[in-house]
Amino acid sequence: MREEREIFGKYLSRHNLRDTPQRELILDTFLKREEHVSAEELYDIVKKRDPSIGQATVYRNLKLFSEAGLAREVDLGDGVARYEHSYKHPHHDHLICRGCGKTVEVVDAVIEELQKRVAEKYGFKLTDHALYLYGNCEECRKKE
Amino acid sequence: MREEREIFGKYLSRHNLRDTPQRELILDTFLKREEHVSAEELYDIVKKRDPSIGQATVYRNLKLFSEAGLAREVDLGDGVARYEHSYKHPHHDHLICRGCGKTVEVVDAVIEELQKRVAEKYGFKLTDHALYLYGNCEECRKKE
DNA sequence: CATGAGATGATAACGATTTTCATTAGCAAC
DNA sequence: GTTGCTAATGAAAATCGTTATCATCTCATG
Ligand SMILES: [Mn+2]
Ligand SMILES: [Mn+2]
Ligand SMILES: [Zn+2]
Ligand SMILES: [Zn+2]
Repeated sequence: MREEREIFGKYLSRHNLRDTPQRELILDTFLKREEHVSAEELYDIVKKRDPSIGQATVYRNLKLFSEAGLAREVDLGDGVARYEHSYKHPHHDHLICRGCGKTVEVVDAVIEELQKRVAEKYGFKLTDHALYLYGNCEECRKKE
Repeated sequence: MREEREIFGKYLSRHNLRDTPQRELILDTFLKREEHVSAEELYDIVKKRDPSIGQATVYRNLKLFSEAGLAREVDLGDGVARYEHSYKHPHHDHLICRGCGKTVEVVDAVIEELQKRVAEKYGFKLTDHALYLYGNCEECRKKE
């Protein structure tokens, strides 16, 4: 978290952006959360510490964190953008339970490699991808 | 297209739904299009034939086609739901050019199999998945 | 045809996100 | 410190795709 703050500080000065107490509060709150978090969820948490904060500020800053390489947007397909830590959290895909919504982060080196191959086959140079695996987790299956 | 209409007819009577000229027009127009189409795009086309049609009707019927197994929703991640033919168009993934938006439909049996394995590793029973490969197509790369 | 439930079209409502705009406040230079 | 420039903020309005509402219409069946 020290490192992230440092990176953010450098990003701010390099881009002529300003350090504000709102930014610091939102960043700290974001970094403390390990789960994927939406702007509104983060807003609700942040509001407890500073009730005067506006939700537009939370939206704005989450976007900023992404540009600074500290956050990454995750689209779980429910129409709400979530964010996860990006610094020292390398790429991974998501396994999501249709029953309870639980998500597991997964990576499979072979899948990653094969994706590149498929893209090449069609003359594409792969830049990134989104893979979401949907299913039912063990607990949810037991309930039936 | 004959087959699809038949399937749809059966679906309607089996569910006590009615056959209307709007439904027929929207279905025919959808079936004629080979590309992924959004509700609004389809609405614009359909409107030319029947300017009195309402866009809610297009939204409603695309949903209905999906339930009847004739359409499938595709989420390319830009906040607009698109639909593609589902009947005799088995599952596939999408390769999308970041430059020009061109999409290619792809399937890789090994990737499909490995996805199941990954899910199992975490106790999940895979039901479906969404894989979008983003990159730059040959033409777009040449332009630089 | 009469009747009843489904379908339609116009419009309002929705929810997540973005924009606008007046006001506030970093911060670098004096 | 004070000034001045400009970024940042908060509140509210606007956006945009989609869904809900509701009065009216019309399909299907007897
Ligand atoms: Mn994750
Ligand atoms: Mn497709
Ligand atoms: Zn579950
Ligand atoms: Zn291209």
